[in-house]
Amino acid sequence: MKLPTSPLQLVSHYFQRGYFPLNAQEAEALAAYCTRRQIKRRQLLLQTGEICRHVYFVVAGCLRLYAVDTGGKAHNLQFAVENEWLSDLASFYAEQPSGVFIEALESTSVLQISHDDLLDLFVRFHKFDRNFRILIERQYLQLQDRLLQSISTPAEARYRAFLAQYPHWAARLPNTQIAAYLGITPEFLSKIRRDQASAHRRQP
Amino acid sequence: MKLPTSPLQLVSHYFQRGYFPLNAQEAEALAAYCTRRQIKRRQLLLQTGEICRHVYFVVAGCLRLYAVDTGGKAHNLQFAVENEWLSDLASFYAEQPSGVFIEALESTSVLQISHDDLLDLFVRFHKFDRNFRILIERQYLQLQDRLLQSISTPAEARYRAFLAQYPHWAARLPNTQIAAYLGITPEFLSKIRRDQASAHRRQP
DNA sequence: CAGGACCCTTAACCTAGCTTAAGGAATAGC
DNA sequence: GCTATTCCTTAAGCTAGGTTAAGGGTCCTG
Repeated sequence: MKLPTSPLQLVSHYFQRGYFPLNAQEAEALAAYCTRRQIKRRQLLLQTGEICRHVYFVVAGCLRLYAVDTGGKAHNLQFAVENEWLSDLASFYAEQPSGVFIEALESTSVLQISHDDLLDLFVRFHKFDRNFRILIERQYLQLQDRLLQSISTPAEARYRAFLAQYPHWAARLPNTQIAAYLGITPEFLSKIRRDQASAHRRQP
Repeated sequence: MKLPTSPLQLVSHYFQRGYFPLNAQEAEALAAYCTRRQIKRRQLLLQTGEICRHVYFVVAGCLRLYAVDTGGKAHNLQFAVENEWLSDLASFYAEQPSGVFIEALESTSVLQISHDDLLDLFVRFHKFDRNFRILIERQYLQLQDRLLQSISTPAEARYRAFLAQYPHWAARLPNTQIAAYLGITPEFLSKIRRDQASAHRRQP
C-alpha cells in the first residue's frame, strides 16, 4: 500500500519519534483526511475571534502563533517549521473563539485536518487519540516551562536556553521574531547578542 | 440512591457548573473511587522527581502548586481552595517525573482519585472523559493567558487582574504567596498596594 | 537599476522592579 | 495565654530592560 505523495509520507513519519508509530492502514487514513494548502508570507491562517477549525502540519516554510496585547504589541507563543504541528489547541478542542493569530512568516505549504475529521480518526483508530493527547501534553509542559522561565530567568539566560532548545528555529527566524518570543525588545536582544559575542571572544 | 457523605456530594456537584452534569449512577461511581485524605499545613502532596499519581479535589483548606528555580526561589503556578481540582496534569497523564511541588498552605482535607481509577472511570463513563478534558483545556487556556500577561503587562495591572479574576484566592492567601504567583517580590507588591490605596483615596 | 520594506545595531536616557536591611503586626502551635 | 515564626511594610540604592532616535545593510519588486 503505497502513499500517494511525499508530503503525506511526511505526516505519518512524524509519529515515528516519541509517539506511537502508525501502521499502513492508519497512515492511509491519516493521508486521506489531510488537505494541502499553500499560504503566502504574511498571510493569516487564523485571526482572533475566529474558531480554530484545523490543525496544521508544516510541509515547507514557517508559521508563528502570536497574541496581540492591549498596547498593540505582538507576542509569539509558538513557531512551527517543517515537520511540526501547529494549532490553537484550546480554541480547536473547545470550539470557542480564539484569542490568537496564526501567520506565515515565509511562503508556506501545510497539510490541514479539520476538527470533524480528526474526531473521526480518534474514533476509528485509538492510536490517534493517544498521539494527539501526547501532543497537547507536550505543549502544556512547554507552556509551563516558559511561564516559569519568563518570571524567574533573566533575558540573557532565556536567550541562551532558546538557542539550545530550538536551534532549528533560531537559525532561520529574524531576531525581531525571537525577541517577540522571549518577551524583550529587538534592541535589547541585539545588546545581549553583542555581549555574548564579546564574552565568547574573551573565553573561547 | 443517596451519596454516603457530604464531601462526596461536593465532588459530583462540582460538575454542575460549566461541565456535563453527572447522573446518579455516575456520581456514585465517582464517589466510590474517591479517597479522603487529611494534610497538615506545610505538608507536601507531591515533590519534584516523583510521578504525580493522583488528582486532588479540595474539600476544605488550600493547596498550591509551585516550582523552584535554579536560584532556589519558589514560583506559584496554581492555587486550589474548596471545590477546586489540582494536579500536575502533565506528570499525571504522561506518568513522567514531575518538575513541581504541591503543598498545603493550610490544614487541608482532600479527596483523591488515582490514575488507574480515573482511566477506569473514563472507560466506563464517557462523560468523565469529556469533563476532565474540559478541565485540562481550561488549565491550558489559563496558562496561555498568564504567559501573555507576564510578558506584556506591568505588575500593577497584573495584580488588579488577579484580584478581579480570583477574588476568593486573594481574600485568603498571604501576600507572599500572591507575589510568588505574580512573579514579583513581596516588597514590591506591598508598594503596589500602597500606591493603589492612595490612588483610590484620591479618586473614590 | 532604483526604491521600498524589513531588519540589525548603537547609544543616551529613563523607569519598573529587585536587593538589602530593619522594625512592627499578626498568627500558629504549644 | 505565650512565644516563635511568619508576614507586612518602609526606604535607600541599584540593575535589567524599555524608549527613542538614528544610520546602515540586505533583499525583494517594479
